[in-house]
Amino acid sequence: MPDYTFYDNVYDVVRLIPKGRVTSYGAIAAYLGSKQSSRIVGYAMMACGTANPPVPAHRVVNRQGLLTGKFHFGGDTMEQMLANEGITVIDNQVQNFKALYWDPAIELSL
DNA sequence: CAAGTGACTCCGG
DNA sequence: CCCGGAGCCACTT
Repeated sequence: MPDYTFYDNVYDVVRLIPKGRVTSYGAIAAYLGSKQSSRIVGYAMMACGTANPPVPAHRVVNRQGLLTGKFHFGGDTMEQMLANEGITVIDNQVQNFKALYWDPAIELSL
């Protein structure tokens, strides 16, 4: 029963994130039309474990490229997953974040 | 029905 | 430059 909510919309966008790229909560929220709902995006990520198929929440970071929710993954799982995609993470900070940044409002708008 | 929570973000001191 | 507080929306209890 597809009772589509903000969560489902967020999951859909996150799943569209290309491998080896990252985006921010605010960018997703802005793409959905409510950049002020950035918190809701993060909230959705927390519940992403209930989504099917699971969303690559490890590709979603905060505005600074900092892995704020890496603890929710369980230890450094988030870093390992990002590293597996070729993304370098140091001290919870995505290196070259600006270049790896993937903005749905732009990439999906093309 | 009302209150609480949160993986964010911005603004001020 | 670094630290703290308030605002915001959707979902849960």
